Amino acid sequence: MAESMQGLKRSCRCAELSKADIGREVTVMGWVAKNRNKGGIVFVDLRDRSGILQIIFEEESAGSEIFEKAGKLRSEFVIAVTGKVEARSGAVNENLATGEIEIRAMGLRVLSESQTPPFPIEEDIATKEEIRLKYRCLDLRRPDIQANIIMRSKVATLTRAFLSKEGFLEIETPMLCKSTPEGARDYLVPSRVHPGKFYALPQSPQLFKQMLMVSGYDRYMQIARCFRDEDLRADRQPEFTQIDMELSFVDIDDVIDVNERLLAYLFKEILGVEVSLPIQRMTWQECMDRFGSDKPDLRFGMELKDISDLVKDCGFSVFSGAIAAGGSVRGINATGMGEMPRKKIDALVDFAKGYGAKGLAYIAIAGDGTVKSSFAKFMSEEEMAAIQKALDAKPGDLLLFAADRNKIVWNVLGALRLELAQQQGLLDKNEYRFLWVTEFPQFEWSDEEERFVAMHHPFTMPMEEDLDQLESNPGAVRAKAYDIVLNGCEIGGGSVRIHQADIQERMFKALGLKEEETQEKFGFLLDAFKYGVPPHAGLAYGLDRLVMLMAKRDSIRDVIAFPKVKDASDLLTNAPDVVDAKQLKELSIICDLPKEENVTE
RNA sequence: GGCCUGGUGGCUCAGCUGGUUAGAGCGCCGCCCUGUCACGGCGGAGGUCGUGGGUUCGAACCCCAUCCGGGUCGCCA
Repeated sequence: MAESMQGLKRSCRCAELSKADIGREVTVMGWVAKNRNKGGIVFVDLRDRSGILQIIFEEESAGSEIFEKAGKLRSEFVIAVTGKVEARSGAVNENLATGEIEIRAMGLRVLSESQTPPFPIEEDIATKEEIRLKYRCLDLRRPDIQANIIMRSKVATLTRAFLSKEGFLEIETPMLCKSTPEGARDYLVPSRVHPGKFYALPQSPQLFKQMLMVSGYDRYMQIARCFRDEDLRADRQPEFTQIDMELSFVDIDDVIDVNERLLAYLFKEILGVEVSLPIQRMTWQECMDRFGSDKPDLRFGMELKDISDLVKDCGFSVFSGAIAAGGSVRGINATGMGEMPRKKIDALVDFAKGYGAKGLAYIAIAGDGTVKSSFAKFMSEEEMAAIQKALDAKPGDLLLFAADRNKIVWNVLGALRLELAQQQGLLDKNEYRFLWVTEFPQFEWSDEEERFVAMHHPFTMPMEEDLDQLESNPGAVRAKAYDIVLNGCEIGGGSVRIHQADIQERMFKALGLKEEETQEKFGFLLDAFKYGVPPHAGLAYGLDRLVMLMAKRDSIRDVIAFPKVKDASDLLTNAPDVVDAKQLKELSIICDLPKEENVTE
């Protein structure tokens, strides 16, 4: 019995009404959130994206037909109500923005009925994500998810407004691109007109935006969809959105300056949070040494301490051996966790092993000063005392140590530090700690490929001070690259790009790339650079992550309207799916699948 | 690909070392109720315990396989 809305016009959204509107005749439309039928009086909570508004139906004012219809309303029916805004004669509901008023209904139309939804359309439900995603339109109707999606829209709108004012032009770049297999796996798109040839979906607009600089657009921005065919995480989706930008005639400080102001603007406008500028900066090396991570969470301390010098000659071979092999021994002080039971410490050891540690050494100091340690028997009393002093240990503290190659030690302690902070409840989502991480290494050694690979990408400019080591000691060269980190999450990153052909050539050589290879992969960019390339630099944010943190969520799925699940499929539409043999034939594609699971004939 | 974790009425869960007709809360349905807003009262319906094998006199529970989610490591220039 769905009725037409013919002749009705919505006057405003539900929660846009207030005391100031008392006496107005209005028409509101939305979903029935609740029907409280008291017999002789019916209260309906009407919901739309603005919030909830109480409608009151009484036979005397509404007439018997409307009143009877109101009593039969069920959850999620879509209705239109005409009536008068009144002050509530009953108690005010302080939990509702519209708690002082209600609509005395005079007209009611049921625009559409609804089955009972599989889960309640409310905030903070406990329903499994699997079910929420299967019925995503209903999930998206829930007020907390709506708030996230609305916030996301605001972030995008304000970003455009801010950057436009700063002289940025919004320019779209292609979605059908050339595959450049460096880095993440590409999503490939077959070409019908070029049988056997494929486009790739962009992992980022990187090369296009650099070419836009060559073209003289000076300051470019785009809210760009990007695609990476890699495994998902809570903060990673196969398709995601970047706030992407590139600027000409600038150096690091210029990029940082405009971006700091952008972040401060967004946080002020959307959350009312003051970001004090300038944002703290820290070199990559300092981040690793102090926090064991290139995206440190600065909301708490528990910094790493290098005790290699104290233990390099000690009797504990795990320590001395690691140092002799070129590694280090570092520790953290989990303040106040010294009474942790053995079982929980063992769990931490297992946790550490998951990050590549062979083990985890500890000193647990009880409140009364009693010391339990996994390695005290190998040490002199002086050495033990010196170690405790180095970590500023007090009764009640738990000291944890990792000994290995630096990379593993950082990895283990960095992860442990976060785990312990989590256990101690030190991570307050209302606190926002920004950090610029600078001076990343230019190269990273790849054990797999047995060569240096670019840590950022091959067009990243090395620091001028380190240029002379590009050939002699590539591992020591630092890059003009920077990440913006918020609460331990990398929300953006970028770099100054190489614009001098000779440096680019040396860079490729250092990466072990042959000229034919670079010409084949990046020739179009290198050619473009031959016709007058301005010095340029850029940055890209992960919009999803940024909004996730602003919305105080743990997963970007909560700020993406239609996210994919862990295996990159979509529970709502069931994509990806098999396609018609006819479609494959048009594309000259034959599927070579293991066993019988083949496409439909 | 590895490790961890979950799957029991519509939803969230309980269900001990295997033992009668598998329980609860919420929701849903019906009746009653004129100031409710987590409305209330009375009554009721609803489950092949993800799926397929196996062990057993007997399986939600044990074993094997498999499907569907979540976390994480690898991976993500």
